[in-house]
Amino acid sequence: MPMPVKPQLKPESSVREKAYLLIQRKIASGELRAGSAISELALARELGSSRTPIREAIGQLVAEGLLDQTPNRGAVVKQLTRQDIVDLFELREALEVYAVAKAARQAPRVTDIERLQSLADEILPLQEELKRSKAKTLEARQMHRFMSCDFAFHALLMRMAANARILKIVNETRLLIRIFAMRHRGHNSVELGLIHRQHSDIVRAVKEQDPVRAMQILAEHVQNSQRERLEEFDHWEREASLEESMPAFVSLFNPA
Amino acid sequence: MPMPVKPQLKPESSVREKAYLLIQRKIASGELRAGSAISELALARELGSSRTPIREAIGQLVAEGLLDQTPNRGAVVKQLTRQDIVDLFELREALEVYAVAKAARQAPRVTDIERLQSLADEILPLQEELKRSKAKTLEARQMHRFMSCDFAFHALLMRMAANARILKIVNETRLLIRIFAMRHRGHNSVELGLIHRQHSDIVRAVKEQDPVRAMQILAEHVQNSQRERLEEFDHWEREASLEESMPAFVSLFNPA
DNA sequence: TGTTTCCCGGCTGTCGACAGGTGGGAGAAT
DNA sequence: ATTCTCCCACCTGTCGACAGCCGGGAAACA
Repeated sequence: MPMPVKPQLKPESSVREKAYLLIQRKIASGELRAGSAISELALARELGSSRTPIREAIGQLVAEGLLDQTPNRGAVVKQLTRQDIVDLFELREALEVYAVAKAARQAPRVTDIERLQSLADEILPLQEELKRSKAKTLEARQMHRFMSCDFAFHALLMRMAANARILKIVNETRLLIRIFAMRHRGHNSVELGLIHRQHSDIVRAVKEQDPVRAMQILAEHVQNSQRERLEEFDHWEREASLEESMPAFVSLFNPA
Repeated sequence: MPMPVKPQLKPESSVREKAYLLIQRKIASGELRAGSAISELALARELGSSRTPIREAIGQLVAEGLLDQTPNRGAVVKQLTRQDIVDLFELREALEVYAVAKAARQAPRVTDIERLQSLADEILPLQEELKRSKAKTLEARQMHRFMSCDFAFHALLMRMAANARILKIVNETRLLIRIFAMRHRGHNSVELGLIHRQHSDIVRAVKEQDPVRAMQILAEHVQNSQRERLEEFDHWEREASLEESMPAFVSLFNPA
C-alpha cells in the first residue's frame, strides 16, 4: 500500500485563504492605508468570487486586530492610537524578554547562534551604503531590507524559546506595529549602529547562557524602539492636526 | 438637541454574537468536551438560524484558539496537549509577571487594593467549609466559586497594569486553560492556604510598591499552578491509556 | 444662505441552495 | 471471517439573493 503522501500542504486553494492573504498583503504593502475602508464587494469582484469567503477573511483579520469593524458599517484598517502603540510595545517587551531568558537558559544550537549573528550583521552593509550615499536616512527600499532582517532576527530568537504561542503573538504584534510603520522614516547611521550592537550583545549573552544580561539588553532594545516610534507618532500627530486645521484657514482667503 | 443617547451597548442582537456566546458557554460549562465536534447544522437549528452566522462565530472561536478546524471536516473543541499547557502557562507567566511589576510601580488606588484583598479573602470561607466537611477536596460547585474569585483576582491585577492588550490575551489564555480544567480535581485545604497566602503577599507587595517582590511571588504562584495542572494531566494521560488498552485485553476473556 | 427632512444608493447581515469532498458502511471478493 | 471496493449520506465551502440599515445629498423650509 503506497500511501499516497499527504497532499494537504501549503497550496491552500480555498478562496478564503486567498482573500486573507490578499488583504494582508495590501495592508502590509501600504496599498491600504490605516483608516481606509474595506469593501467586501470590491474585493469579491477583484477575486472573482462571492462575498462569503471575503467576509470570513475579514473576520479573521478583525480577530487578529488588523481591522476594526463597526456593526453595519463595515471594516476599516486599524488606526493605531498612541495608547495602542504603548500597549503593543509593552506586550512585545513582556514576551520577548521572557522568551530570550528562556532561550538563554538552555544550551543553544551552534547553527542558531551563527544564523543570529549573520542576521545581525546584515545591518552592516546597509550602514555602509548609507555612509557612502549623501542621504542621512535609509530610503524606502533599504528600510524594507532592514525590517526584513530585523524581523527575522527577533523571530529566530523567539523560535529558540520553543513556545509556539508566544511566537505567534509576537509575530502578530510586530505586524500590527508595522502597519503604523508604513510611514516610518528611515533609520540614520547612529541608530543602525546601536541596533547592530544590541543585536550582537544579545547573541553573545545567549551564546554564553547569561539570561539576565540577555533580558536587560533586549528590554532596553525594545524600549529604544518604542521611544523612537512614539516620537514619530507625536511628530505626525502634530503635522496632521496642522494640516487638518489648514483647509478652514485657507478657505477664509479662498471663498468658493 | 437632546442627542438620543448612544443605544449601541451590549444587547448585540446579531445572530452571530448569540451563536458565539452559545458555543463559548457550551464549552466553558463542559457541555462540549474537548474533542467533540461542532455541527454547524445542529447549532443553526438550535438557534433557528441559517448556517452563515454560526460559521462566523466558529471562525472567531477558531481564531481565539478554542476550536480546531480541519479543512472540509469541520471544527472540534481544542484538545490541549501537554506542550500546549506548558506554552499557555509560560505565556501567562511572562505577561502576568510583567503586568504586576508595572502595576506595582505606580501608586495603587486604595479601592483596588481593598478589592484585591477581599477577593483573596474569599478563599478563606471555602477553606473553612472544607475543613468542616468530611471531604478532602472541594466539590464541583465550590471549585466553581473558587475559580470565579481566582479569576477576578488576577483580572483586576491585570487591569491595574492598564494594558488592554495584555489583559485580553491573559483572559483568553486563562479561558483556554479552563477548558482543560473542566475535569479539574478540587483543591485541598493545603493548596487553598498556599494560594491565599500568595495572593495576600502579592497584594501587600503591590500596596508597598515593591515590584521585584511582586514579580517573584507571582512567578512562583503561576509556576505552582502549572505544576499542579501538569501532574493532573499526566495522571489522566496514564488513566486514559489504561482504559484504552482495556477493551482489547478484556475481549480476550469475553469472546463475543 | 443656513438648517432640517426625506429619499436614494450602497452595503451589511442573513438566508437557502448547490457542488465537491470525506468518512463509514454495505456488499463483493478472497 | 477478514479485507478490499464502491457507494451513499452528510457536511463543508461557496454562491446569489434579499431585507434592513446608514450615510450622503437633494429638496423643502425658515
